[in-house]
This record gives sequence, C-alpha cells and structure tokens, in this order.
Amino acid sequence: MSPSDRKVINLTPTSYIVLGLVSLAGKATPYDLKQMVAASVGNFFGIPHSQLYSEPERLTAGGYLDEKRETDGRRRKLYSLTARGREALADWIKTPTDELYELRDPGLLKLGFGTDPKKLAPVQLEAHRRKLAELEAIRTQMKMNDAPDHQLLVIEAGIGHEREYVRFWSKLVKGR
Amino acid sequence: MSPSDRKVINLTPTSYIVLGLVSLAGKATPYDLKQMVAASVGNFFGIPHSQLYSEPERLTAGGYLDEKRETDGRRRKLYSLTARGREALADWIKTPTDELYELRDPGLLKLGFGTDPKKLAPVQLEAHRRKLAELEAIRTQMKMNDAPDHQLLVIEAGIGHEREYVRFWSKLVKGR
DNA sequence: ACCGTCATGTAATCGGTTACATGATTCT
DNA sequence: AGAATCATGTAACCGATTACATGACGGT
Repeated sequence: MSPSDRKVINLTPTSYIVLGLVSLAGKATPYDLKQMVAASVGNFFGIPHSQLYSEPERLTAGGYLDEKRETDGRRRKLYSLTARGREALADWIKTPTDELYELRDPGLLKLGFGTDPKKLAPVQLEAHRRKLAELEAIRTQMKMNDAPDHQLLVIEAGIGHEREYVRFWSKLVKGR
Repeated sequence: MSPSDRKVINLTPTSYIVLGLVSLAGKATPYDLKQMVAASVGNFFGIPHSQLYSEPERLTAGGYLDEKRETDGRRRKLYSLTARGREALADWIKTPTDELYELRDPGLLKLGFGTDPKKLAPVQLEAHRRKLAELEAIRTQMKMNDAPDHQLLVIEAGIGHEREYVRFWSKLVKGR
C-alpha cells in the first residue's frame, strides 16, 4: 500500500492497546491479541474478540500495522508494527496524561437509584471478592515469571481498588 | 402512539440513567438531564449532551417515555415516564447484579505499556487530588441538603477510590 | 471417526461521539 | 446594543457490540 492511499483514521484507546500488544509480541494474530488482552487489560474491561479482528484492519488501513497472511492451510493474518505505528505508539506512551478514568459500575448505579442495599451488597461483595482473588493470583504468577515492574504495578492498582470495593460493600452488608 | 408501532429498543446503562433521572425529576428537559448528570453520574463518566437529546427520543420510540413539547416560544421537549418506563426502571433497580465495573484508565494503560512513571505520576497525582477535593465538596453539599443516604454512598465510594489512586500515584512519585 | 473445544473470521446494526448550528438570556 | 454564556437541537459518521458461521485440532 502506498502512503497516498493510506486512510486517515482515529486512534482510540483500543487502537493503542492493539499497537502496544503487537509491539510486545513482535508479530501477532488476532487470536494472540485475544489471549494477551485476557491476561492484561481484559481484567479491567472487555474487548470483544471481533474487535481484535476489525481494529487491526483499521490500523492497517491507516498505515500503522502491516498485515501478512500465512500461506499454509490456516492462512491466519499476522500483524506487525510499521515504522509509523511504532512512532505513534512511542509518542503516545511518552506523553503523560492528566485524563482520569471512566468508571461504569452497574452496582453503584443501582445503589444511587435506590435499590435495596441489603439485597445488592452481598452479591456485589461476593463478585468483588472473587475478582480480588483472581488479581492476586495473577500477581503471584507475574512475580514468578519476573514480569516487568510496570505491569505488576497495574495489577496492584487493580488489587487496591478491589480491596476498596470489598471494604465498601462489606459495610453495606452489615447494614452500616 | 399506539402500542403496535412501538419500536423494540435495547435498554443500555445510559437508558436507565435517563429513566432514573426523569423519574427523580418527574418531568425533565434534556437540559435538566444534563444538569442532573453533571451532579451525579457525570462525576464518574461523561455523557455528551447530544445523547441526552437522542436517548430520550429512543426511549420515547420504545414507549418508555412520554414526550411533550411546550407551546410557548422555546418549545422545549419535556419528558416523563410512561407506565411501561416506570415498570422497566423498577425492575432494573430491584434486580441485584453481580456484574462488575468497566474501568478505562488512560494513566494505568500508559503505565502498563512502560511509560516513565517519574513523568506520569505527578500529573496523575495532581489530577486525582483535584478530583478527590471535588467529590469531598459534593459530599459536604449533599449532607447540608439532606440528600438521601444511597446517593451519599455513591459519592463516598468515589471518594474511596480517589484516595486509593492518590496513595498509588504518591508511591510512584516518590520513586517507590 | 467423531465430538467438543479452540480458533478464525464476516455482516449487520446501533449506540455514542464529534461537529455543526442557532436561539434565548444575562451582563456590562 | 453588543458580547458572552447558557440552552437547545440536528446530522453524519464510526467504533463497538451482537449475531452468525465455519475451519482446525486434540482427545477418546
């Protein structure tokens, strides 16, 4: 593809996730991405697998990724970074942001609209406890594998939040 | 509109926010909704004002809201709940959910992809401190206005999370 | 050889975002 | 009266979700 028919596309958070993961892997198929997402960002929000097929296509159209199809039976699509993609990713990574999170929490939403906390709190507490345990298991795993420090930190941030949630819903279970 | 040409629509979290706020207000214009959002859910995630025009239309088409236009000069649209809307909202509120949050945090994302924490942490810390102060101000305000307990709780959950963030980024500022 | 699960993809739709535009108040 | 801000809306586009579908592989 010549630079002239490169389509102008928008880079969304999802785009950077894909670029970042491809960068970590060197080359990746959508399925590889799916696995990597499940082990990392997927812990905090879901990306449907179909988007891990469409987003790389978009990024390829924009000139950020390079797509190669295998020639063997499965003919999977293999993506890797172009120079442009590498640069865009590096720029994004190195620019600090003061943007805050977006938190969509159906439990808190229902609470705010007046659901009975006695009914809701136990269910949420249980779910958050499970999630907390999951994250702690991941942390243990990462430590064993000598995962880089910054990745560990992200999981630890998640653990901190889950602890906070557990405290919060525990209070409500007890009737505050 | 007769029930037969009621369009089948999906109720998303946004739908319930609109239904819930209309319920609290009795009647509301999109602009009223905008104000209410800013004072509540808006603290945790943004809803563009245009959606507070389109979503009520969708809900009206689905038979959940009733739309009346003022006859005076401004001819604003006034929405109120239909029986169907009231029922859908009540059902949603009273059904506990074990669904967890979705957290989109650009700061954590960059951290995970290896940004320099020394650069990022101060910026994030500052932003979270400001947000924390905001939420605390809202809490004070709500207490003075005798806001219902459950609404206070939501803000307090937010405060808990902001404190956690402040702890987290503080550690990183200090170089951990 | 068959069956279940893992893996790989496409199509259609729709909610949500961005951009554009203008009318009504309020303040100086 | 003019400027600035508040308020109100529409239109176009696109990223994201849902649903549909099939191919490959591993175990029994």
